[in-house]
Amino acid sequence: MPKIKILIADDHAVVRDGTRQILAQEPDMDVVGEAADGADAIRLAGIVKPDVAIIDIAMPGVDGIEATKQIKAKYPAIAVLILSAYDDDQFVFSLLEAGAAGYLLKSVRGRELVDAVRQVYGGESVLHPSIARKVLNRFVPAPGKSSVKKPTDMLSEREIEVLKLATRGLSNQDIADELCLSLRTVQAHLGHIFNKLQVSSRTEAVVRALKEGWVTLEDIP
Amino acid sequence: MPKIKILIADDHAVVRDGTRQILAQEPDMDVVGEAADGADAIRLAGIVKPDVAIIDIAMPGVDGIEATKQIKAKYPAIAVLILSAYDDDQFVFSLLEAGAAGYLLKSVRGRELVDAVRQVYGGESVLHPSIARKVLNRFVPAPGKSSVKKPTDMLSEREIEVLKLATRGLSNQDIADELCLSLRTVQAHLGHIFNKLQVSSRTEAVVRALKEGWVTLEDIP
DNA sequence: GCTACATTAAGCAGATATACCTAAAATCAG
DNA sequence: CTGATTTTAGGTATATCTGCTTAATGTAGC
Repeated sequence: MPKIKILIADDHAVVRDGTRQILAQEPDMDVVGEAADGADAIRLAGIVKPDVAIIDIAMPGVDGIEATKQIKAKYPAIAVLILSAYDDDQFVFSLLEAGAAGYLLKSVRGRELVDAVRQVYGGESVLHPSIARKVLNRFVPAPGKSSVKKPTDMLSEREIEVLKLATRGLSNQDIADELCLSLRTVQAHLGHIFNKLQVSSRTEAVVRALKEGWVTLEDIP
Repeated sequence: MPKIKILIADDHAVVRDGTRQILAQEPDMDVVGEAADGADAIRLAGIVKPDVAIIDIAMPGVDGIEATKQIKAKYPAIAVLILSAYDDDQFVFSLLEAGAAGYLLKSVRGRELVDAVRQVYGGESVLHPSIARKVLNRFVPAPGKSSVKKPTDMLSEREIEVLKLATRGLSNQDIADELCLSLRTVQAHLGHIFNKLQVSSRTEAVVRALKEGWVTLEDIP
């Protein structure tokens, strides 16, 4: 069975050593490279072809975010596991957008790190609990509000249908054809939608629908 | 020290028993209620006031998704931890939107479940690795494509400005005023945008801009 | 039964947007 | 310098959308 090849990128030598120490005790893991900065990490990634790259955010020169982007761009097969001291939102989302498969804080114990490496090697993703919380918060539209705005509280079923089609770029006539309605009916529905949403154009309504999550960008071809 | 009060909701009694068994071994946890369906879970949540509700998706009558929504709506302080056999996208995102703080698959071992309960009790979030992967995939805009389409490859700076304002729901005249341009110029820019993007309406262009990430929903007031 | 709302549809006026055309000044690469 | 692109803008015409109003039907709640 081939071992999991691992690249460690961290500007502190002692952290690299410690990490290597932990991983070395696993029979199925092999640290094939160490980098002290982002540029080195990118270069080494191309040479040693690791399966998993464990990358720190704070590194001199090219930082972990940029390194992750470039590694994922050039070698998409490499799974990037972020191991950082920071859980600032800015870093978190930049990293996830850059294509990181995992994000752990340095408070993890060795066992968890080892597990995480196996997870990302297997194509899964790992998020540290406090990171997961941040990510999940992106899914709750109105956290403070006691009543979560649901489209059904504002719009009727039919209106939502119309709005969905509008969001896909259809004209009123197209929507009418699609739903087997009169053009005037579609216009009426949209008029009601505008009033209920307190907007004055189809574009505003569409953006609203997306922003509130009534329609997902994934739904749109 | 007060124990963590836990409510278990699952339609299979044996699963409830097993879960209770695992949690009972923890000195700081107390199973204060069991529900066999969603309606019961919602009702009990109001009576026993648990700190954490462990909820299964597949339940007769009111399912786990609806139960989660209602529990979070009525008692936001209760942390909902989903423990399910399914990892279908549909369920996952519905649950997360409903306000679940954690999502584990039934393949977890007892230790992990116990840890997860403590995490969500502490206000953190826990995602099973395969769930985390799905969630993270929402953050990578163009997964397959090697070259991420940048707006600058397609659209000029000015065109992007116009498109951004259009995305915020402004009319052509509004955009013209905002950028101190003639209405005709804005029309011209939009015409060029439509041609370049191969679309035929402002709405399509706007959705495209959002889908490609040229404009973020967060940018929009 | 009455009230409220959803769904359907229409008339009419006016606002907006889009298509297709030309064109001048500015900028930039070859 | 020359050609391409960008940015600006206008002409003309049509298409589409939006506002305001009315109204018939059906359904749900009091």
